[in-house]
Amino acid sequence: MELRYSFADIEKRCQDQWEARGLFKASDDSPAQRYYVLEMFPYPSGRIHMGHVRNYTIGDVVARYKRMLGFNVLHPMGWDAFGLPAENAAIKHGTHPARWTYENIDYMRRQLKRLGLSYDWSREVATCAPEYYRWEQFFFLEMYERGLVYRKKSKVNWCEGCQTVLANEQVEEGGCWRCGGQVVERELDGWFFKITGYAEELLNGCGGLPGWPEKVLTMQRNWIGRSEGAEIGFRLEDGRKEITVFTTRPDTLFGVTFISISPEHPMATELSRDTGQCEAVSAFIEQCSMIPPKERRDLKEKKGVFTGAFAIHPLTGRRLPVYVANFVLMEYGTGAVMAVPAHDQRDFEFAKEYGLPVSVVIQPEAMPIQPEVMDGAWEGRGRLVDSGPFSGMWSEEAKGAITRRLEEEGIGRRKVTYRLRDWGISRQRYWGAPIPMVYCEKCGVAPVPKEELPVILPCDAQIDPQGRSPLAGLESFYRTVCPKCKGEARRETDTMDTFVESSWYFARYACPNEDTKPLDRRLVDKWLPVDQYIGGVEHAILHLLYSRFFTKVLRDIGWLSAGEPFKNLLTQGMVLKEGAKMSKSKGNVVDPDEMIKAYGADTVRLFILFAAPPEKDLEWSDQGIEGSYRFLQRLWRLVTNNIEVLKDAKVDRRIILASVERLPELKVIRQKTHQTIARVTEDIEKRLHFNTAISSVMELVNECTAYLNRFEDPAKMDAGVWPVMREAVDAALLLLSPMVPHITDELWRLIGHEGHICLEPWLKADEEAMLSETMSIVVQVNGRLRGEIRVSRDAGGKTIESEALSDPGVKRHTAGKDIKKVIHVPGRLVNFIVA
RNA sequence: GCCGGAGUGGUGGAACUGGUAGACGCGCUGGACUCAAAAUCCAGUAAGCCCUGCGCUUGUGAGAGUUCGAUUCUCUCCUCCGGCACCA
Repeated sequence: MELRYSFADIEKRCQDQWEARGLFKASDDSPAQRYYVLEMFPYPSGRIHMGHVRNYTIGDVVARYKRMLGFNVLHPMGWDAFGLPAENAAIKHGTHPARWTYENIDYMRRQLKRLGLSYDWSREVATCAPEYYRWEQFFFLEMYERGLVYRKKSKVNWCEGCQTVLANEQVEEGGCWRCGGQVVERELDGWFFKITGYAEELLNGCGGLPGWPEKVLTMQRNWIGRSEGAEIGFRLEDGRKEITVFTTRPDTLFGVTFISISPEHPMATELSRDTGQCEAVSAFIEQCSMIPPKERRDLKEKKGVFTGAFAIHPLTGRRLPVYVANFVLMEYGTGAVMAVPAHDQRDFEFAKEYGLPVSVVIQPEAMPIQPEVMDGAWEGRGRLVDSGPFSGMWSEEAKGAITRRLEEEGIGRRKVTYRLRDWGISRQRYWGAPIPMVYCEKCGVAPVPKEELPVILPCDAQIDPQGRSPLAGLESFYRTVCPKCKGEARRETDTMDTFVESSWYFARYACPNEDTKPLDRRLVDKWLPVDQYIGGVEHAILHLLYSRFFTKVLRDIGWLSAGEPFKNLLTQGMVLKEGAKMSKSKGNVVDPDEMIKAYGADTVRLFILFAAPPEKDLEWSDQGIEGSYRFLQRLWRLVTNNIEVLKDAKVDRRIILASVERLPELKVIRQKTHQTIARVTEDIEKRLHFNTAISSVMELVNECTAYLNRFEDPAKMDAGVWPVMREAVDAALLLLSPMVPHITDELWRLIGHEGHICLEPWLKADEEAMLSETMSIVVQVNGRLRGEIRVSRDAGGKTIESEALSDPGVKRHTAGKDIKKVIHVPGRLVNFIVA
């Protein structure tokens, strides 16, 4: 009787049993070594997409594999549930964001369960739940107490589409990271996290993350953008004030011929007062401010205007005209630079444009440069000239020497500057965690007392179709009393950036139900850091940098010990269709539900793991998934067509060894079995390359099938076949079980085992079984392949070489020629060099 | 411009520290089974060459180099992808 592979029934049954038996619960007390595998939790947008399927399947294989190795595995899932799409849906469909979000969560949770993912669902968190964001508000207050949160009015990135502020990290190519909409500048009050206070540690920490892709580390390093240099004060001619500049090239100090300041520099207008340049300066500043930030970045032309003021060179006393220049950024350094046209390309271009002097102070070793014939700045190293007492020094050496001199004279100091800026977290939106602050006329800004947390996000707010913050207009929310004077006060109506929630959720999974404090340190320290984190590379800076920052803050406050949240990071590639990212507008979306319905979750998982290594982009292929389905059916038939004999076969080492002695073909199969165990283990353990792991199991299954197909009548087969086959099949099932958990679970039972395959220990290859008596040696003549010989494993060099020489192909090419040299790589090849 | 990563058959992708290039899958071709088809099974499948055979030549983006031997190491260049970009 044929047993059909009815994946739908099998998968449903397995999933129900796993859940009923609580197989994937992580134990807080188990003495077994712990392993924490985590995938980036999804935003509950409505449905799971193929990117999620890929992400979560990869994580699931790791989780299941580690469990079989005996680890106590934590593999949780949750929802990044605050965010703008919920509000947009509310406007469009009239459903409340909360309802929309929770309905999506319910739907997506069912989708994930249908994939057979081995999560500990008892630890599920949703960040929009007060039980979660309450502790986020708590952290906010603790950070406030420590000066890590502050409020300031500043120029911010305002997204017209989302009607809210964005952090610097959230602006991509001048547009919004989420909606791609235009980003404009606005002057706004907002709360900031002092991430710059951790710049140095975040940067240094990159060196201690060998388990992260180099690419991500480089991106973070670039984003933090550390530069070492000096701050130098240039006194103005009239002696009243000073302009402070930042430079990374104090060695070029003697080559300064003018000073450039940003149009936004507070002294810009002031300097031009009473100089006759006042109007020109104001006009220029006005002109610069008109250009939107998006266009400003493309503008390469250097423009500026003389302020009429002069500064005095601190060491030479030279008069230096002060210019307002469009390329000087107020946000970086001090907003003012000392211009050294000979040794800075931008200053060079500016100097040429406005006829300012170029004075060379660094001479490159190769050929001397002269200002008159230069067509660009010399930015390399060299020897100092015309630099007073420092002349003759190497530029590298002069950096320190000149800085020390400035420090002695009290004119300047060593200074490290970062590109990284503080993280603005205020969002003028409804669907987010309220910022627990109160404004009082009398007392000013006051934190909400911790005992009063959470500040609940009210559910009766009216969502404004214009996209304005509903909380600002909701009196029942914002009217409150001042915690200090008990007088009338107003609540903060901005909510927190949703990246705040995702910056610590991985810690909350350790103690998701803790309701007296944010984290249970004992449990958090048991589980953190995450051993393997998996997600898209699009968060290389955003989420991953914020999480690292938060971890360090929580460590310093005393909530956990880990210095870094994620020990190993895998950034998985995208799922493409026809070479492009799947999107509704392109109409190339493949729906996971449909695929599961048509082929089953195992086939979908198998294809997605097989089609490409995880870090590379994956091209979806309808024929490819057919191929995966065919393989599973072949596996199914291999077991079910021989079910009775396989069931009766004993996997007994002595019986197997006896069979193998008698039938050499079986020895090959047994050898293959153990080679496959070794190969799969290595592929998963060392590189998480499931594609090659799967292909080697395919080879094993193919070999078994091919062997059995050779017999027309199975009854005629030697009984010794079955123990060896049984060993091979058991191995194939065990090795595949983390990847295709349902079919292997079913076959495991059918073949006569008790219990679930995922509870079985991982296999260890038998080294001895992997060896064969003979080995094949490739023979080359002059580096070209001319033959192949089989020799006994313990054959000596002489025997192999004479054997190789007698190979007909080799003979043909060596006949009548002198052998000049023999290269013999033991176990691999022999190469004869002939004249 | 700077910093990463990648270029391998018709196609997705293999090749561990330099040692048989193209594993495995898809597609395609032929055959078996079938009245026929699907499914399945078997065989073949880098290109070119006299296909006379298990024969020869070329071939991992292009060009050079190191080596007995290079997809792998070095240099130059080209293309694509990603990141940063007037950061002083």
